[in-house]
Amino acid sequence: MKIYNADIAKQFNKLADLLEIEGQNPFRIRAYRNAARIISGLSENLYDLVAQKKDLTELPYIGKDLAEKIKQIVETGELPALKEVEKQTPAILSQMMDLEGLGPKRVKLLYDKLHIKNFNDLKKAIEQNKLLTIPGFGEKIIQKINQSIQYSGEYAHRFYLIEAIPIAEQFLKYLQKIKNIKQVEIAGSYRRKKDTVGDLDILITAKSGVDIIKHFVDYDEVKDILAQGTTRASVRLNSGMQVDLRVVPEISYGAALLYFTGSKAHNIVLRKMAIQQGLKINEYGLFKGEKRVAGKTEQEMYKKIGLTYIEPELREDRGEIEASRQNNLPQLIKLENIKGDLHSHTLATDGADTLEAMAQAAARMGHKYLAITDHTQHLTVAKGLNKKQLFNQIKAIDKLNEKLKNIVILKSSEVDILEDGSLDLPDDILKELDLTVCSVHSHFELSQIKQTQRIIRAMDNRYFNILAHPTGRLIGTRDTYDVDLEKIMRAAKERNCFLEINAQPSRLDLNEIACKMAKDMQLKLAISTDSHSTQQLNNMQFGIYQARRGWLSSEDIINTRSLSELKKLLKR
DNA sequence: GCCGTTTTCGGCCCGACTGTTTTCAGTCG
Repeated sequence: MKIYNADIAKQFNKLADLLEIEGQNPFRIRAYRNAARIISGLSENLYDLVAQKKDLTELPYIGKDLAEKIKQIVETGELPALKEVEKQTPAILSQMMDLEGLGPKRVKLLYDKLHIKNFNDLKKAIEQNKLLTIPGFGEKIIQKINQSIQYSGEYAHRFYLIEAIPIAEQFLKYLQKIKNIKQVEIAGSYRRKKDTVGDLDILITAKSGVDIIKHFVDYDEVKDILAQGTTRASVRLNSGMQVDLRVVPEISYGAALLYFTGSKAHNIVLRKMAIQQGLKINEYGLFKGEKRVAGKTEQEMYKKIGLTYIEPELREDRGEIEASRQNNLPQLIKLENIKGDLHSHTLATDGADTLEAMAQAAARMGHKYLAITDHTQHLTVAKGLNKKQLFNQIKAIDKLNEKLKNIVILKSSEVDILEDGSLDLPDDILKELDLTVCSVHSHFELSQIKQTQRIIRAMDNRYFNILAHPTGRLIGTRDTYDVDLEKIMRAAKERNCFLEINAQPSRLDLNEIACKMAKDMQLKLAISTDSHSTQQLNNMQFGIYQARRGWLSSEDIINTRSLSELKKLLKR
């Protein structure tokens, strides 16, 4: 059985939870969590690294002991240390730590005193008023826990970034009406442009927080107030979104923005760096003893500890701090670098708009080219074009191109990759196209070896250009299919093919880690919207965010090129 | 359990809010 990095990270996190419940050394617990975080952000599979006998202690936060434990998991699928701990402390207890108000100490108390192991036990005990007998459990905490059990069913999900944006902007508009506030900003993973957002972190600068907090919790959409103090507050909205507010003085704006934007891992490294220099970072500034030496802007915070400014999308402790120290950060791609879109559909297949409507909409966005990539015949999930129908579309595009002034429609197709790796259209029609976008829509269940071979075999076709949504993930609903991405990337580079960053907010496939892996291999990518309507052409922005999180620059992306340069790149 | 530009031992990020306390532990971000 092949073990994935995510499985290894999960085992370490679980071990950390259980050790925490047992009250073990907090620093040892942190070591496991650090390792889990690093592992889930790796671009290479630990499974492969172990097979190649690589020295795992070269990875940050992985020492001799953890390297050995990783090896155990890879080779046996199990972590003996975890099994050992589970004898004393059942693994299921870790799920109770997900509840609001329940940390390791209270979980342990519940288990020791009442043998409560899971949500069901907990619900029963609350109904029977048993919790009040435990020291430290009062009415309010019990109510909070009870509510959290309800929420865990209703709201146990993160929001796609595209869902979070309107919620955030509406709230922002409301907050901006407050008198005497200087700045309002949304920080957190929203500002780092993660593909999903768990909650919103809002930062406001003002002299005093009390009135602002009052206004904040009075918002129409607030369903519950979770916490309310003089400088911070926390609410749950009707949409299920949790929103945290923090009010700081203007002089601390940069420090607070840095602190509130995170990621937590990034902040911890910055704070350690400060300590080494005899300084201290908190959300109010950078301090030398009692004296504030920076705090008003993020730029000065970074500068004072010897770093160049780091864009929010990069703040994940994945090498950005070292790169900043060496003044070696990439110049990240921007939306305005994009010259065209290489993946879109019309109502000839499963799109909503006509060829011409799509073209006009793309032209209005400033695109110089748009590839129409309607599906092919064997696709079962949507109707597709056969050879003759595609031929007719080609003629229609030629005719339309004569009429269009500001944009060129590229003749293309989203060609289905069949189970054996052959393409769903014959070469004599593929050669009439400007480019092809090829993708897997079936047989997701193939073994890694077969799936990888299937895709590489498809790339062997000289008319293959771009592999669309390369891993097939649907965020929160479907995992990637089992594929050796590194091998595919290498094969693509050898054959002068490209991979896509699919900008659909529910796909964002490749993810940021794969993007960075491609960059490290010097494999170029396309950022494409896979639009099924004119409206969706605007989703390009989400692909850009993802690319930025993957350290990509304009030169790493093929559709930042002019049409003539693009055509040269596509030749194989 | 990891790590090292004072270190191979002795550190390990920092502050706010809540509730149950009677001066603070637990939780959270």
